[in-house]
Amino acid sequence: MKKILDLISEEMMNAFEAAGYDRELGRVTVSNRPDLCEYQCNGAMAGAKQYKKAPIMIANDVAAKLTDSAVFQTAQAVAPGFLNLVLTDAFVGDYIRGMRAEEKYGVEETDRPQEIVIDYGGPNIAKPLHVGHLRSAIIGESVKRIERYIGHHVTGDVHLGDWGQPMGLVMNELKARSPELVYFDESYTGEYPAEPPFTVAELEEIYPFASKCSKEDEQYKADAMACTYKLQSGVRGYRALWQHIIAVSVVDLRRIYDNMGVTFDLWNGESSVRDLIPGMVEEMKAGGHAYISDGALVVDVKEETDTKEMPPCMLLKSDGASSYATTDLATIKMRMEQNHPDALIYLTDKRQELYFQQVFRCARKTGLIKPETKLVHIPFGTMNGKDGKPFKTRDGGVMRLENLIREVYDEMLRKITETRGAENEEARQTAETVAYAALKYGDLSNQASKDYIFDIDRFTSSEGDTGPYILYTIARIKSILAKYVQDGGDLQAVYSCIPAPSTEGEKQLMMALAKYNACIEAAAQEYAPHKICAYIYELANALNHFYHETKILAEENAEKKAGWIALLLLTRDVLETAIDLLGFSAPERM
RNA sequence: GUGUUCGUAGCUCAGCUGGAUAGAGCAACGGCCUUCUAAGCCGUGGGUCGGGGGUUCGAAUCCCUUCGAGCACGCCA
Repeated sequence: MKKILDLISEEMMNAFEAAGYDRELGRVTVSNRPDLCEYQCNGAMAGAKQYKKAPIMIANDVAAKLTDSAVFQTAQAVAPGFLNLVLTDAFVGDYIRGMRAEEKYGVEETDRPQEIVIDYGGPNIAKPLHVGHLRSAIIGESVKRIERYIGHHVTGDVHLGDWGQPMGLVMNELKARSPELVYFDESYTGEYPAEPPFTVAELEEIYPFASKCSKEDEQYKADAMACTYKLQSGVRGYRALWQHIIAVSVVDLRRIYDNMGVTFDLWNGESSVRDLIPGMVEEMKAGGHAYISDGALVVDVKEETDTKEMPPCMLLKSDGASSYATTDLATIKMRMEQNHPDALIYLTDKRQELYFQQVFRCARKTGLIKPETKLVHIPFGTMNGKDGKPFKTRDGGVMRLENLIREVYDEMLRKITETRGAENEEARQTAETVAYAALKYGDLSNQASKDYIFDIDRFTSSEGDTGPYILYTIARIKSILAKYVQDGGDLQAVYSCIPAPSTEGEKQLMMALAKYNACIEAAAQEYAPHKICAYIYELANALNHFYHETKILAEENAEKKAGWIALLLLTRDVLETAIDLLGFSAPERM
């Protein structure tokens, strides 16, 4: 279905053409003066020079061609040359009925579906998720859902950190605490136990402890590095123990991500590509791309047009160990072989921008990808506290993600029990649903690339541009629909009987609905979930305004009432679809 | 030092392929519940768009410069 702005522009372009002007001047935009008109066209001013004519004369010529337009109720030429437009009720009603008839409310799926792999989440094995992992998970999840919605085939990969120094640290500490474990007996040749020798809770306590030790004690650090080496070089017991660490850790990670509504198709990690690295490095050497510099094996990624220093991409450190770039490159190689992607998308902190530029250039230069393969880095900013500095706990530590979620949940539950009285199972369920909405909306409503301030009071408030406000709006709609059914109404029967708007509030609501496809397409194009947030906020406002001025269930004219119910149904469907793209859902009742 | 991002109302943020009086929300103040959820709606006040130049009929938006803040700059990931 065409975007409403395109339909309007077409009508305007025809008028420009009919009046003897370049039709390209007829592009229409949403009015920035809602008090004067609904849409506007500034083409007359842009064309003044070209036609050596006063803009107002051009505008008058064009307006004269639109006096009996089916699209414009009024098309008024105003000094110095604006064309102020108001749509006809019939045109708006027709458009909304068209939306209703389509499965995706007017959003057209892409005609060139792509294979996309999206890399987000990035948790580390044996380390608890903390607030730093929040944005990658929720922005990535939303981008994944949006791209899928418009018809791409998207694979989400969590990309575990499961192969680096932290593994060695954990193992070294396990060894220090329980040297008798068979895993450390290198002469042992039997089967290893199926049960892990630790719990998640123990693992999570061990890592920070070991990390601290290694910073204070050189010998400890050396031992840990030796453990890392034994793991990476394939010592049986270390590999078996490592498997346990992963298994225990992944169960826990999966639980938390599941609760958040974040799901991955692949649980690959850095270790998944370990066997690809030597071959890939050899190819890069053979291809003449990799060379030794300062003892390290690097690939130059400078380009003529660079205005800044561009350090080379490092494949092997001077001690021969691979670096993180090597892992990412090998992962690209693996994904190209397994998924044949048209595009690879990465979600990481924006501090890694330069790094990803290097990796992408290296992948391109060494032919790891096809010339037409898109590599996209979506960098995001930091979540800060009210002081504008990276978010910390009260005592200055890094806050665990679960604790953050718990805080939001507690606050939500407090609000719900406050308004409802008793705390019960339904209240807890609702609190959880609303809490995730509050947290995700608070995050996603900001431009991803910018830092933002986490303010629990603001995010959990249902006043203003917040998740709870959106959910409240949906709950209100559902409440009316439920009563309508209770009173004997049939939603199926009224589903698509949407008339032309009869009140201003109704028309405003319809015009807000009509922008849906343009919003989704822009969000998909730009990987910009915040555009969906802005859109549903506008739509929720329009709904609440309409709700307030219209007594729907009390309406005696059955046809009119049915039309309003149909409009509510469509609004609910659009809102619920949109929040699903953002990665959260609405309760039945608030 | 080099590069990069950013600076919009007291606070949190939109707007940035140039267009009319720069928009929201919060906070402040004032209204609206005998009627579908008041977790709502309506209204009032509040801004030299960091400063200065330039391009343009027209600049928050484009260019230059300057001040301020963040971040990144081969062996951490």
